[in-house]
Amino acid sequence: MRDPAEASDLLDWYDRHARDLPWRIRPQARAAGVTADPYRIWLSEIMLQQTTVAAVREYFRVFTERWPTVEDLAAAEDADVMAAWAGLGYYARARNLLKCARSVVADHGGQFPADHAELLKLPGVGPYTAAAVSAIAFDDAQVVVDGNVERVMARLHDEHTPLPEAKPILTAYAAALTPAQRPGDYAQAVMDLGATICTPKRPACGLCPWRTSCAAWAEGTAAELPKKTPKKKKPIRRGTAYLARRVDGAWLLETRPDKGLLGGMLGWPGTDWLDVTLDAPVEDPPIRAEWKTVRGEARHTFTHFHLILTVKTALVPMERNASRGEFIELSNFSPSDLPTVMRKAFDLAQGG
DNA sequence: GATTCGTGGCT
DNA sequence: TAGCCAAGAAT
Repeated sequence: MRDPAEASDLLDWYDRHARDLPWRIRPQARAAGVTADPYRIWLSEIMLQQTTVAAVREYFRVFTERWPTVEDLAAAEDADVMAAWAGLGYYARARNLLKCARSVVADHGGQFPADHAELLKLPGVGPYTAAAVSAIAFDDAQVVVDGNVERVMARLHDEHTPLPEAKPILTAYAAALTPAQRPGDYAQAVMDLGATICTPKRPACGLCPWRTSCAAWAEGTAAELPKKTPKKKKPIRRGTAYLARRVDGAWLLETRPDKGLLGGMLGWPGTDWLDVTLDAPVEDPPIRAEWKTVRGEARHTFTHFHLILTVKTALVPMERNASRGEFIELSNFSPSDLPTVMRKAFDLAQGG
């Protein structure tokens, strides 16, 4: 009979192996009474949604340097925040980030609510993030369930029910293990374990503090858990982007509508992006000009489709008006303000 | 419950 | 290379 897993065994491991992360209060510091800043915990958790620590680090540094408090962020211009988020993906997060910051200032006196139910009401804050902020910022013993926790629980219990069907079962396992003491450290400990030891492929079971409690280890099934329902194949879409450069160097860009793909982000005017099995999208240049097609295509893969983008360029005179978008002065534009697919189109047009 | 929503790294 | 994967939320 294997041992039951205990939170204290994982906390002991965490005390020795906790990764040093910019938003993290190390366990020794927490024990000495240092408390987390809810703003930084919240910001990091939003950035970390479906995003790796490596990708988040620099964005977190830039955001906290430029907007050190929730009041600073709430007072920021929308376009500045969207530009700063460019490249990180899932842009609804950035739109909700601003909504949330402004709600915290306007409705909560500039303080993040410590109450889990109140956190859950904030824009962009779902079950995971509300629990994580409760636990990490306020040491409230909420049940934190992310992809790491799901994987660790599936293995501890050798649970073969596929996700997402298994979610309620795995959540119940997680709830049974969540301790009343040090819930913030515990939540981070499970996620660290999942990120460094109990990894999706080739888990390092020999280093795991819960090995003797793990049913999948006993059965030799750890690497194949959790089971997941198979994903659908991505269709291929195609479209055209129009890069108009005015003779003074200004670029013709548009802010995309808030809803939908790349919502709220800066982008090149273009055609719709349609499945390649349909007719080619109708040409729709945003300004009258002599358009030239750039050799090659910009290729990009989104969550649910591949895109092949034709890029056309034109040089236009000062006085000519565009039907869509606005010219942005060269001094007010950086390619890094663009979402990656738009930056790829820019790079292709530049000959890169 | 199923879809929509990015991106970069790794195998 | 083509698919898988990452501290999910909104609809």
